[in-house]
Order: sequence, then structure tokens, then C-alpha cells
Amino acid sequence: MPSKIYLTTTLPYVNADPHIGFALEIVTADVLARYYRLLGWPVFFNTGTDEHGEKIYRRALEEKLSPQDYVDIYAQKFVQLKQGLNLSYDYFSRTTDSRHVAAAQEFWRRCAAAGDIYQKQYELKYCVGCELEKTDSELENGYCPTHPQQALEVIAEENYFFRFSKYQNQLLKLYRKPGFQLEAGLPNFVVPPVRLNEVRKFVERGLQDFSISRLKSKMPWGIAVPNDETQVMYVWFDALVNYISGIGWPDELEKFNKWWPVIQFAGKDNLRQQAAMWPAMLMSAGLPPAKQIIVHGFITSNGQKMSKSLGNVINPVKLVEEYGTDAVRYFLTRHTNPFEDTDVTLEKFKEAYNANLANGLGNLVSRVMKLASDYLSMPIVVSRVTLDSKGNPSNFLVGEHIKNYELNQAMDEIWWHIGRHDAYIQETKPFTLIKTDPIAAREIIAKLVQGLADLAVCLEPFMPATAVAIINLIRTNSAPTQPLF
RNA sequence: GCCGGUGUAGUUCAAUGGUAGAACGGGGGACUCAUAAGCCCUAAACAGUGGUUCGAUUCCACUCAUCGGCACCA
Repeated sequence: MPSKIYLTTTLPYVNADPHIGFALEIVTADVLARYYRLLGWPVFFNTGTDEHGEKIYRRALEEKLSPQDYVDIYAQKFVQLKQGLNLSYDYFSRTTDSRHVAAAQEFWRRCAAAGDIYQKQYELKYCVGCELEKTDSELENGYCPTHPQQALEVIAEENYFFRFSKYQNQLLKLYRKPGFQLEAGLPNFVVPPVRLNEVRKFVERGLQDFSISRLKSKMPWGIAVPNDETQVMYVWFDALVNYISGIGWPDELEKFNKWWPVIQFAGKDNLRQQAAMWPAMLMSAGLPPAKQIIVHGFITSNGQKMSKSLGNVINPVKLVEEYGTDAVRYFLTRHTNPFEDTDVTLEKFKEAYNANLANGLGNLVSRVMKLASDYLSMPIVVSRVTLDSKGNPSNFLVGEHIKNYELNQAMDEIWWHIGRHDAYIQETKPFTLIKTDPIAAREIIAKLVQGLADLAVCLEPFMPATAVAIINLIRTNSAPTQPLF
């Protein structure tokens, strides 16, 4: 069993406000980070922002800002999530940081030294109507869907390419190897299995080398290619390197070696880049691939992708402002599917909030602590998390679900215990018993308080501030002065 | 077109070769420590058609529906 863990999210692209889908990803990673810290593991948790590339360059021009000013403003919105979502990451990687830039260039040199970078004509299709480059997947019958009358211009440009094709067999071998926290010996470099299968099928079909640079004269907003003034790195190549630059590569090798390899969280739209292209790049640079990649689904709303025009956008920052950090963390961890798409509406959020936070957890804390503060003369001394000889928590009410990234099931278990506490109060009626048998009643109340403390420990990775609030009430033997939710 | 996933109560999910469980929501009841909260009871579902089998929701085939992948948008 490893004694340390390095976790990272993908770096969101800063061409828009933080999306609820990214909030899901980073909260999931945060729960894992907090959970392993609770077990006493050294944890390094990385996140950040992806700040180069054409889209950002264009957005900056549109907003009449320099690209650097633009990304500074937008990166700030992502930095603010730390407080809003109570995130415990250790490092925030910005791909415009000078250290990252230097690392990306060194990474390029390593790949080049391995003979995996070469120059080639890259043909791109350009729609004059849109004034945009088009990819094949955007076209319908070879024409731009919005300008089907106009033929596309084909522009050839000299780019650098990465020898992806060379790594097909090594990737397939990687997909067969058991990964982390393996179950029944199954390969799990990518979780869930359906996504591992998807990327394996993709690689089996054969790999084409991909372009990793752009002409600087057309798109200057990127990291300079070493020894070529005319080219900048394509944003993908640069951004992925943050997973190693964030832990000191290449300058602080001791730190790098301590943490690498990484456990990555990513959306399903990122599968190919994260699980095929990036491992191949690492192999080329002579570095081991990631330990595991956890792939989550999307959050939809009323069955559709969120979009401004549909008016179904759920903004995580606004949700936090209205309902509080832990309510949002609660919802994202319990009421979403860890691996599939989840439909989220404000109605569902409110329903879950009322049923499970206000009427469930919040009410239970009130009723138990009211009993305790009324009838116990001093605070109950409660135990925090305790570990057995194997390093597993022994008073933790949640089984293997967190390790398996099934946060919703872990939360279901916790809420089952909350329900048991309510039922126990109903069965034993300490509020009546206190009049006839105060000793027995106080024992029941003390038991309830300890139960609350156990719940607080379990909740700590998911809802850290709530866990602290519960423990503080227990320590001072007092009922909440205002509702928790 | 090719490949893969899914289809179970109003909703979100679960289980199982011997006729299905939970949560939320709905309906009813007794109580009162608590945030008119909680507890108890209750109505409510296996997409369709065939096949294998003593017996299928569970296995197989097909149909229908639905979601995803099939490379340079990050």
C-alpha cells in the first residue's frame, strides 16, 4: 500500500466563468485529498488554470485586453473557488507561470532528444465565412454547417508533430497493467472500466502523430518552442506538463520523485488527451505515466447541456452564495453519479437540501445537542478518527466507497446512520425517560453525542466546516444558536 | 456506417435464475426532544417480442428507445 498520494484535477481553460462541472471535479478530488489526510497519508493536491491558446487569445482581443491581463482576471475567478468551495489544494498551477513555461520547454527538449518531434506540413481547413479553422468533426459532408455554400480553404502550415504512433504498443501494455486500489486484479489505469475500454479501442485502431505547435505569426499566445522563433507550443502540449511542473519538475527532482506518479481527475471529454496522448508524451520524455485516471461525466440540466441561451446554467459560485459551501459540496458529492452524466436542476438541489440537510443532518444535530446541553452537566469527551493496525479507520462508518471514488454511496451510508440516530431517539425517548430514569436517559444522550461525533468524522472529507461545527458544539456541550442549514 | 453502454416505482438509483429493495416526492397515523423537524404505516415499477430453462426482471437473440466513442474545440 502506498504511503503517499498525489492528486490533480485537470486545469480548466480560462475562457469562461467556473462551470459547475469543474466544481464537481475539484470537489471530488478535494474529498479524496481530505480523506487520505485523515488516514495520515502525506497528500499533495494540485490544480490550476490552463491559460494559453487560440481561444483565449481571441477572447482577450474581443475584450480589448492583453492576453496576460485577460488570463490574470479569469484565473482569479478560479482562485476564488478555493474559498467558495473550501478546497484544500496545495498548489495552484498557472500555465503562464515562468516555472511552468521553463518546464514545458524542457519537456519539449526531452521529447525532441528522444527523436519524437519532427516537422511536417499540417493542413488545416479554414472557413472564410466563420473566419475560423474547422476540424473534420465540425464539418458536415465536407462543408461548414453554417456556411454550406462556401468551399473551405485548405491552408498548409509547417508545424512540429509528436510521434504518437510510436507508443501504441506501450500504451496498450499500460492499459493491461493493474493500477491503484485495484479490485479483483483488474486493470484500472482508467476508471471506470467503460472509459478504459474506450481509450483502448481508440489506441487499437492505430495512432496518428499529432501536431504540437502553431505558427507564432498567426497565434502568438503560447509557450515558445525551443530553438524556433517562429513557433509556439500547441496549448495541449503545454498544459499537460503542469502535472509534473506543479511538483517541481525538472528543478526539484527530490520533490518530484517523492510525489510522482499522479492520480488524475478528468472529464470524459478529456479521455484521449489524458489517458493516451499524455502517457505517450511522458514515455517519450523518459518519465513514468500516471498511476490512475478517474473519469467523471457531465452535469446536464433538464436533459440538456447547460448554455446561456437555454437559460439553464447553474453557477457554482452563486449556489454557494445562496446555500453555503457545504450544501454545495454535499450536493455535488451525494447527488451526482461519480462516472456518468447527472441531471441537475435547482429544484433537485432544493429538494435535497431540505430533505437531507435541514430536516436530516441539521435537525439531528439540534435535537441531540439540545438534549445534551439540557441534561448533561459537562461535555462528552469524544474520540476522533482512530486507525486499526492496517491503517484503516475503525470508527469510520463508511466502507470502501471513498477509495473507489463512489462518493455518492459513501454519503448514502452516512445518511443511513443519520436516519438510525433519529429512529434511536424515537425508540428510546430520552426526553421522556429523563423524568423517570435520569441515569439511563443520560447514558442514551451520551451515546447519541458520541454518534454525532462519529458522523462528524465521516463528514469531514465531504463537509469540513460542518464537521468542525458539530465537534465544537460537542466540546462546548451546547445546542446550535442558529440552524446548521 | 462501425464499436460500446444504458433501458426497473412520479424521480434518482439497487438487487436477484425462483415473481423486485431504498431514497426523495405522494397519501394516512401516533407522538413532541428538535429546524411544523423526526418516527411508523401505505400506494406505486422489471421497454417490447421471441428463445434457453421446471422456472427469467436476471442468460441469449432480435426490435424499439436512449447515451457515448470513432483524433487535433479546449
